[in-house]
Amino acid sequence: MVTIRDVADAAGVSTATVSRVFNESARVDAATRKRVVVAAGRLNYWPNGAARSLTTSRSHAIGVLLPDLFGEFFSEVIRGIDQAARRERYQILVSSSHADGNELTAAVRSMNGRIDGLIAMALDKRSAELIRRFRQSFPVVLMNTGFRIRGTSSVSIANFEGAFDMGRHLLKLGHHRLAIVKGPEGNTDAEERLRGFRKAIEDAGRARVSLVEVPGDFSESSGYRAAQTLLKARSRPTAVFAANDYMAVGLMGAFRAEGLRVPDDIAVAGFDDIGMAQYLNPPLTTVHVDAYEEGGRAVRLLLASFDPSTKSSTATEVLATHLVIRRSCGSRAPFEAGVERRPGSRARTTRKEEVHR
Amino acid sequence: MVTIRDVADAAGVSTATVSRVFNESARVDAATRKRVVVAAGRLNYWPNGAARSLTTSRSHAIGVLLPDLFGEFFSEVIRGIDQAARRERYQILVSSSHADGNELTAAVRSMNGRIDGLIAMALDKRSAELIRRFRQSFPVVLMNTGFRIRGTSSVSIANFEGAFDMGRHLLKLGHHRLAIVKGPEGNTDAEERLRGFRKAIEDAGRARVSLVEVPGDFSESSGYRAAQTLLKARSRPTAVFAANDYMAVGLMGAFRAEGLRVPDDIAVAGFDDIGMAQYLNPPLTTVHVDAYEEGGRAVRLLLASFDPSTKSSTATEVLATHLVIRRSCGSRAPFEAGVERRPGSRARTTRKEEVHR
DNA sequence: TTGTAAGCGTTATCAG
DNA sequence: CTGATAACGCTTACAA
Repeated sequence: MVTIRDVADAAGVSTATVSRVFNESARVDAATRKRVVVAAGRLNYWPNGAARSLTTSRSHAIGVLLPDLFGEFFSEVIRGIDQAARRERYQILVSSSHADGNELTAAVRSMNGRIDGLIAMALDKRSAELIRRFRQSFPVVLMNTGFRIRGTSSVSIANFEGAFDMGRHLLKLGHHRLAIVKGPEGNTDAEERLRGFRKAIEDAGRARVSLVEVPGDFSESSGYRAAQTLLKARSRPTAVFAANDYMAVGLMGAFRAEGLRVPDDIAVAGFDDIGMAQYLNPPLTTVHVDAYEEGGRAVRLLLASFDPSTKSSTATEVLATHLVIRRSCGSRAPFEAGVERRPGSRARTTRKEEVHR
Repeated sequence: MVTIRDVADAAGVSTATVSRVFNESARVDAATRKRVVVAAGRLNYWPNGAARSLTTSRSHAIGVLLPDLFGEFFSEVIRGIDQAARRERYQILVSSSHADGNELTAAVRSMNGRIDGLIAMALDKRSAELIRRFRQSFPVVLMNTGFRIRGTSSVSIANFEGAFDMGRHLLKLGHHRLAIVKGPEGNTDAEERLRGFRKAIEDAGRARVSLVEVPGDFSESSGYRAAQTLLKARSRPTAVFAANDYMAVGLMGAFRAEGLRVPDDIAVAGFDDIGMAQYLNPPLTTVHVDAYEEGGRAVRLLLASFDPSTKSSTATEVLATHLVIRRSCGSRAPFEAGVERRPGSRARTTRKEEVHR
C-alpha cells in the first residue's frame, strides 16, 4: 500500500504538504504542488479513507437502512439517494433486510465510525426506540416511518391522501362493492393507504358501500392470491384497490386467468405508479409517487443536519401524490401512453420546519 | 463520542482488555469480561469502524459499482449481494451511475481504504484498463462485463445461449419475419443477446428468415418507441424479441394501443424473467435469469479471493439461463401462472477454475 | 510556504 | 490473564 509518507519522500516534502495538496486546505507553492502531484500520480497514490475519517471524524458517507421489501419503488429511492449523495461527494453504505431489532442494531452498530448520518426507511413502530438511541451517535432522517422523533427530520409520502383520492375516484365511477388488498403488517405506507381508502368509503356513507379487506405483502404473487380469495366470495367486488402496483399486476393476471376482463368485469387500481404502469394491459390507474425525488430529499435533509448553521432545524416533508387515471378502472381516460398525468385535488407536498432552541 | 478508553476506565481495565473482549481474540477472565461488557453496555459503546480498519487494514466492506441502468434486475442483484455479504458480516458501499471513466475513477478512489474488494458490474470495454489498475489496490470481481482480466474472477449470464434458444423457439413456431429490440450500446448483456439471436437465425438459413434490428436502451419507453418504428415499416414482423422484459412490456403496450393483439397479430418475447412477467397480459415468454443468485455468487467469489489459501485461484462463472414459455408468443403453454418453468436445452451453469502459479 | 509532531480510536506485540 | 505501548495513515495546530 502506498501511503502519504511514500509520496512525501518521493516529492522531497513533508507529509503535511502532501496532505495540503490533496485537500487544498492551504496555499502551497505552485512548484511544490507540481512535484507532489507528479509523485502521487506516479505512485498511484490516493488517501486512505479510514485514516482520513479517523483524524477528521468525518467519513463523508451516509448509511442507508432499507426494509426487507424490494422492487422498483426501493430501487428508485436508492437511485435518488445515490444521485443526491454523489452530487455532494458522499458515499452510501447500505444495509437491508433486518429480521428483527437485534439485526437492525447490529447493522447500525457496525456502521459506527463509517458514516456521518443515517437514512432509515420504512421501519415499524417497534424500532422507534432503537433509532432514538442511534440518534445520539449521528443525525438520522426517517423515511416512510409512521413515527416521528423530536429533533429528527423525516420524509414520507402522502399515502393517506392518495388512497383517499383513489377511494373517491372509484366511488365516483359508481362502484359500491369495493375491495382492498392490504400491504404487509407493520408497514406504515400500507397502513396509511388502508386508512385513507377506508376514510373515503366512510365519508360516502357506509350503508351504501361495502369494503372487503384482503391481506397482501406488496408482492405480485400476493396480489394473485388475493384475487383468488376475492373470486371465491359469494358477492364479488366490482373494484379492487391494491396497496401497490405490483399487487395490482398480480390481481390483473389472476382475473385474466379466470376469464374476467379488466375493467369491464372488474376494475383494478394500484399505488406507486411504477414505470411500467402505463404500458400494462390495460394501463393501470394508480397513485403517482416520486420515489426518486423522495430519496433525494432524504439526503438533502440529512446533509442539512450536518451543517452547524442549520443544525437545530428539523423538517417534516410529505411528498404529494396524485391520481393517475388510466384504463384499468374503466374511466374514459386518454388511450395513449405517456400523456395521462394530472395533479391530484388534495395532496400537496408539505414542509414543516421547526427550529429548536 | 465514547471510546474504548472510556470503557476501559469505567471497567478498571486497559484498553487492550476491552479490545480483547470485543474481538474475542484472546482469553479473558470471566469476571473481567463481565465488567467490560457491563461498562460498555452502560456507556453504549461500540468500536469505531474507521479506527478498526486503520489498524487491521481490513474494512469488512465491499464496494459495488453499479451501472447507470436500474430496474428490477439490478435491484435483485443488489439484494443478492447484500444478503450474501451480510451472512459473512460484510457491509456494502455502493456507487452507481458513472457518466465516464473519470467519474468511475473518482468513485473507486474514494473507496480506497474503506473496502476490501470490489464488485464491478456491467462496465463497457473502455473501462477494462481502469479496473486493471484498481486491481492493484484490492481484489475485484467482474459482473456482466464483456472482458476478462487475468487473475480476476467473473460472473456473468448465459446471454448468448438464452437469446439463441429464444431465436430457435420463435423459428420453430414458424416465424419468418423477426425483429429484435436491442439494448444500450456498449452493454455486454445487450450485445451478447443480439449475437445469440442473430446466430439462431443464421443457423436457420438466412434466405428464409428476415431480421430487423431496432435500437433500444432497456427502458419500457424505448420498447414503446421501438414498436412504433416497427409498425411504420412496410412489412411488419410477426415476432419481436426484446433484449429485456421492460422493453417487452413497452412493446406490448404499444401494440395494444395500435389495436394489435399479442400474440395473435404479433408475438413478443423478452429476457430476464422479472417477477411480473408471469402476471402480464398476456404472460410473457422470456428467458429466465437468476439475478439474485448472480449477486450472491459475485460476493462469494470476492470473499474467496480474500482467503489466502484460495487466493491465487480464479473462477469464471456463467449462470445458466432457460426459456420460459408463456403465452406472449402464442405457443400452447400452460395457462396457470407460476408453474411454467422448464430447464433450457443448452445453457448450463458453468464454472471454470484456474489456479495460477 | 513548509515542517514537526501530536493525536484520532483501535489492534497487536511483547512483557509481566 | 492483563497491561504498556507502538503502530496504522492521515490531518492540523503550532513553529519556523
